Amino acid sequence: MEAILGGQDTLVVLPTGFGKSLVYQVPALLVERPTIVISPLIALMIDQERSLRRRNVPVVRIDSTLRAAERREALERVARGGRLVVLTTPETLLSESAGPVFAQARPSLLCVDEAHCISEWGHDFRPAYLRLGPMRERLGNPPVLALTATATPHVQEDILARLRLINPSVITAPPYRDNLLLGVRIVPGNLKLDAVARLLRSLRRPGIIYCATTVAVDQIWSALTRARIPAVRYHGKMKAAEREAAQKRFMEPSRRLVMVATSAFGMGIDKPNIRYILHYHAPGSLEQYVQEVGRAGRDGRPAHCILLFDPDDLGIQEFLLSRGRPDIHQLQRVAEALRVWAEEERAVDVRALALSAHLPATTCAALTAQLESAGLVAHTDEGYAIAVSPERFDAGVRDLARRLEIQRRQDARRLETVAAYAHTEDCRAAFIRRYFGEEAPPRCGRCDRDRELFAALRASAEAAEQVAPSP
DNA sequence: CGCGATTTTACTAGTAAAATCGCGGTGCACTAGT
Repeated sequence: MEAILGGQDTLVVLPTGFGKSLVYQVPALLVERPTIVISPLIALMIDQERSLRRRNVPVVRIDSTLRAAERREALERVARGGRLVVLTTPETLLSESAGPVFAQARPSLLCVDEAHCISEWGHDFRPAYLRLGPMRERLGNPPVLALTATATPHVQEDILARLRLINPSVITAPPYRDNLLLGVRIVPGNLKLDAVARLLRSLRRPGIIYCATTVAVDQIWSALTRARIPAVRYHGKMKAAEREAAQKRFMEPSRRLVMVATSAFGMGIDKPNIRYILHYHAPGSLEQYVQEVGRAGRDGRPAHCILLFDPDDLGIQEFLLSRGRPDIHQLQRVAEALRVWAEEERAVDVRALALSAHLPATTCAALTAQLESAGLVAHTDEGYAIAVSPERFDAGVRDLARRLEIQRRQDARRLETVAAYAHTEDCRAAFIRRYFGEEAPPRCGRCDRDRELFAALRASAEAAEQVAPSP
């Protein structure tokens, strides 16, 4: 808070439940003009709006769920300025209708909540995250505060670079909590349902079972329901109302349910007594794994984090990653289309560009955001246009192509790390802590590897005692 | 890569096995139609 109030850019990496929100809420009440808070999910914003309102903090929320009149009113409030927390999405902040109002309000502070989304989603799925860096200037360069629960050194660097933080103050706490009992079972796909059934007999609810696909979620959920185990499910293919109801039931303190879900479930979930996180499929990265198991045992009591690992499952993640990421070929098509528009000296919006490049608009949006982030194109009200000389543009595109290739290799390496985690003979917690950039951490003594090791040591000590009884 | 659904093949007329096909995650915002 001191850093932010002193006008310094700040990155805060703190586990959920450590008072991250306070880090922007208190400064927001001490500065003169609005504080803009960027959040990835409307559902999260609604929760925050409610809790701020309860504490009489002046707050408005602006997103696509507002009616035209409500939106107008909210924007007028932003335009009036003064002390105010403005909750919004990256897409709305960048929109043509709301963006200028935000800029004109000259916010005192720009806060990016769940900032790992920049790294996780910005490069493909939600390119608006990548465009926050360039947007900052239009807002009058307010100090930027980035908040997240988990970030490896690599993700931290990505956040700093993409948000264009200058000489930032970086405050991190280790992501690791020693009440999480880590374990891995190597189980082939066809035996997994049995393995789940066996595990659920000994594990205390509530707990979460994570799957990579919606089909698996539905299957496991119906199997549990048939077996009369109280379970709810959550994935992106369900209707919004169903998902909301499932989440609400799971969160009720009096109930002890199993939540079967894809990675869609969990952001902003703060339930203290989750006793286990079971992974039916391997996640796409250890970052994701740590994020997901971090939802267990917030009350400080032991919680089990068990990964059911089958090397074949990595194929699913590989597929999902490859489909999400734009490739070099697509980049070249977009670059070529931009050159053609540049000859006519006209800016072009993403849709028209997508048509001329023969690409889906989402892919095109991801690539233009990357080009913008690299400073090669600029965005105005008319759309995108090349912002540098033709030679520098060509060189920049080649550079970006290299970066896409590096990213592809990094994706593959991160997936390999998941397999390495599953197969490691070492302490699991130590493995994760090293991955998150900590040096030579001690053995946790609680993961399955350490328990096996200590049991073996004890057995050999006892055997030695029997051979040579002490005098 | 694995899974489930659909189509083809096989032997001899409705059924079963084999082969092939298609698909898989994450959310915002906007628009058209009810």
